[in-house]
Amino acid sequence: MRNISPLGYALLGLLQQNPASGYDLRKIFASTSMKTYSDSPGAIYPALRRLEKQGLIRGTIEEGNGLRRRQVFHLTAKGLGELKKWIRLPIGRDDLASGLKMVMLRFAFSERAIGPFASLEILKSMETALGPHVQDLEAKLEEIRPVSPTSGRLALECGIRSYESLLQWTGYAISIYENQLKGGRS
Amino acid sequence: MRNISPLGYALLGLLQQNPASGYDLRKIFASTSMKTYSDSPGAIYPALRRLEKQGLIRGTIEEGNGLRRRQVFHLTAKGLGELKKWIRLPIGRDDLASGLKMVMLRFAFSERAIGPFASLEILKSMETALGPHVQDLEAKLEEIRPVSPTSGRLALECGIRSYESLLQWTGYAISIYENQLKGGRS
DNA sequence: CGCCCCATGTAAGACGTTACATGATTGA
DNA sequence: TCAATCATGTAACGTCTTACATGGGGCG
Repeated sequence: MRNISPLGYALLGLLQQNPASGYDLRKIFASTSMKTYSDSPGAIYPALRRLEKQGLIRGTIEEGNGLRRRQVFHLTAKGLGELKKWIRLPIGRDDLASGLKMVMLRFAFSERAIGPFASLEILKSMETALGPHVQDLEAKLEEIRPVSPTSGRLALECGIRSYESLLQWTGYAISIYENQLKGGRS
Repeated sequence: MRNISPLGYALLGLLQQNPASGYDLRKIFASTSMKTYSDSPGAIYPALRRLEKQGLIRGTIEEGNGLRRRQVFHLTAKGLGELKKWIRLPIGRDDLASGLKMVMLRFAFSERAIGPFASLEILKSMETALGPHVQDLEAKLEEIRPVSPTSGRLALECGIRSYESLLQWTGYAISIYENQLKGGRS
């Protein structure tokens, strides 16, 4: 079986939350800050058909409602399995370096798809991966300091700061989940 | 004339700093935190040839040094013009939403390619674009708070925090440039 | 009737990934 | 001589972007 594109995972996650048509999904992408995963029909409809061909989602044509034919997709058991498997992948250094988008997407979907314990797991593995990563970047900063122009150095500092802020966020998010899981519901 | 891919701009920026061969560029990508712009020969060599076909770079074969033939590329005047034009593009909201990578790349190259005033310009336009963007995200947070699971809300909060940290960084970077430009050199 | 929104799609083209191929040189 | 490194490339494949096509329905 072929693998699933980033857009494919975004679609799986959204369909796990609610069955929806291609048009609905497009609107969700366009309205929320998920435009990054493409909001064009030329990407979404083919992606949906790929997922259907892989047996991860199934579309049922909904007609007779007066409107034009509309195909509503929902996750299959296999699709839910793939989604869970993807969410539970361990988080390594490369996941941090290659943009946080996919990691955050996994985290965002984790609670509904698996449960709060899975969300907590993701946060903890992010936290442990972040420390060494920040240290590496700081070493690189010292390395380029003599040879790089100010703007190059500042750009790297910007990256370091953003990972530090991410680290703070993980701490905050972990404490929220631990309170929620230990104590009562909010 | 066709437009230039992200990888193309990364190559132009690196070649403006120093002439280099495809192999050199690959090593730079692999060693620094620029792996995001692909480190595979199947991407770099075709990209270089596209740039050459557009007249933005020119490669000179360097032979007789004992090693195997090596093609060293350098920027043409036209290439430098394109690079400057790209760096000077105004920064809008979409640039922030669609990942900071390209913006930071433009900033990192700005000082060598144009000068510190251009770097300062970029920082200032980032600063003015960031305020409204953060406010938008905060509005969206209030909107989804009742309907979204904790993990979805936290993911959005993470994005907001990262933009806030970016805003702090712009202030810091602006002050550095202003000192450098007003006062003496560091 | 004309226009805009719903809802789905297709076709062409550009780009990157993966994997493989090639050949020359250096060092063990 | 064998392996590793230097240095360049190619071919297949998948995916996204852009732009266009289609047709029903509501509305002025």
